[in-house]
Amino acid sequence: MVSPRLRPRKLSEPTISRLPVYQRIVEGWQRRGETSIDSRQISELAGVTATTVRRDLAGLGSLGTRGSGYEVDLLMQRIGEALGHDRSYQVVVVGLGNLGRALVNSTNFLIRGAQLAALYDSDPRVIGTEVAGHVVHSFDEELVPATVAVICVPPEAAQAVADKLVAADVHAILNFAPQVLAVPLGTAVHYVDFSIELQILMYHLNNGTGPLGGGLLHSLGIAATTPLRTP
Amino acid sequence: MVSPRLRPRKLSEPTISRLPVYQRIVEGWQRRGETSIDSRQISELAGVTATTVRRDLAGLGSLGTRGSGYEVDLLMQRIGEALGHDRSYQVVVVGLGNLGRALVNSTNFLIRGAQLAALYDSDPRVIGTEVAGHVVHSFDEELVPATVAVICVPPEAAQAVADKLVAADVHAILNFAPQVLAVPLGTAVHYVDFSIELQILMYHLNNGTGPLGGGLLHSLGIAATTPLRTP
DNA sequence: GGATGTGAAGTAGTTCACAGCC
DNA sequence: GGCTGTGAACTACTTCACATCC
Repeated sequence: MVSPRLRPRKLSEPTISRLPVYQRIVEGWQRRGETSIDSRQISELAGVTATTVRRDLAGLGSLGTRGSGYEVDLLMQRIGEALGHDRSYQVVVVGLGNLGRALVNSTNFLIRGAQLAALYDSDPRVIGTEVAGHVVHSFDEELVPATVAVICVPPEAAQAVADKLVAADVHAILNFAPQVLAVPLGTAVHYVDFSIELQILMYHLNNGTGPLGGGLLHSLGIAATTPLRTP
Repeated sequence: MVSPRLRPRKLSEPTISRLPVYQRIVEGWQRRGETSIDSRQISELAGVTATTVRRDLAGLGSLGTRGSGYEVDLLMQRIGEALGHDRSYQVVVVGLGNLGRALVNSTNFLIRGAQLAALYDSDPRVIGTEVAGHVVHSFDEELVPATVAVICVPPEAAQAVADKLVAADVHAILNFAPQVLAVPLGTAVHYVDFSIELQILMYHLNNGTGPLGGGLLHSLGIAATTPLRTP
């Protein structure tokens, strides 16, 4: 049972995955000093139809102005709220090889509200060094409390890492290791797999026609988890 | 005569994005010496229903055996064929910061058929060094012919890189820079955005109910990887 | 005029239920 | 018995078309 939060009525999965894209577009507009944007402009940059943009945004409440579009500042704020950027999250990263470093150093990875709580690795040569201003701790230490953990270790180590995270009461995991994780009910795992995008791209190359006509953008993600019932 | 059977009929977008997941699962089974697998087993690991797995696989032709499931070797081969792993691709990577290095060093990024044709960077300190056994060239040089280009440069440099790639007749781009690219019709761009998965995960955390019931696996997008450690 | 927001229609994808084969 | 493959039912998402409001 969830406490009835007023604002966002349930958004569809495709909508949720498009909101971050819209937000990035609007952010760019904002940085260039634009004060408003309309659904067609967003749609062209996002590679979706204008109707889809309007429907997605309508789900956040009535925030457009008929005749003139959406106010950039308001849009940024509302999308941020819908995505939960107004809350704060403690993020831990496990594994600081190239990928972990790339993520931690990326200006783009940590959205507003997300704070790096700790970095962990198991390589003695890495432990104790600083990455992006944070000292890397041994994964053998007791873990700090965290909202989300990001796993960037080799696949054969991923399950053990997940087990320890679950034991430390982490309920959301973003897994970059190409390894299926077994976790108890109540823990959300999202998988990120670089090679999948490459494979999809190649499928379309081979099969000529595809959803790549040439639009501007195409992002994807998606996929839902099985709604398992509790025994 | 034997029917050529090369043309799997058009697969749906969701199916295409699930095939690489199935393949990874089956590969694991294969490595453990299993000889067959059934749709329920795949479905539990992939976090989808068994019916969905059967429908997806049925699209590749009739390759299961009623009563006993799918033969692991055959399944690997057919999924690989459907995804075009039996062809060969020349891949170039532009930008060898942490992310570019992570990709190139990953055992998992380059699927069968994909060959690293060249690495490019614009940093004089990086040009001439070796990464994963390949010398890094200056992006000012003439580009080698390539099927796919992977962009791992900072967002402000991404458009210029894309322009040069397009001029060099590259028609498929995998863009890791958080930057919308303008490309001519006929060029496919796929975007990979780390922060999007994180944001989706957080949305579900905030909104209690979501597709994170907890099951085994799920959600996919992109990426993956691993082994790290620069020499 | 010009854009949003939304019922209604259309399309794509998933799940059910079972026939067919091992 | 068990498990695949698939028509039929269902659900979700997208697109159309237009009433609505600035």
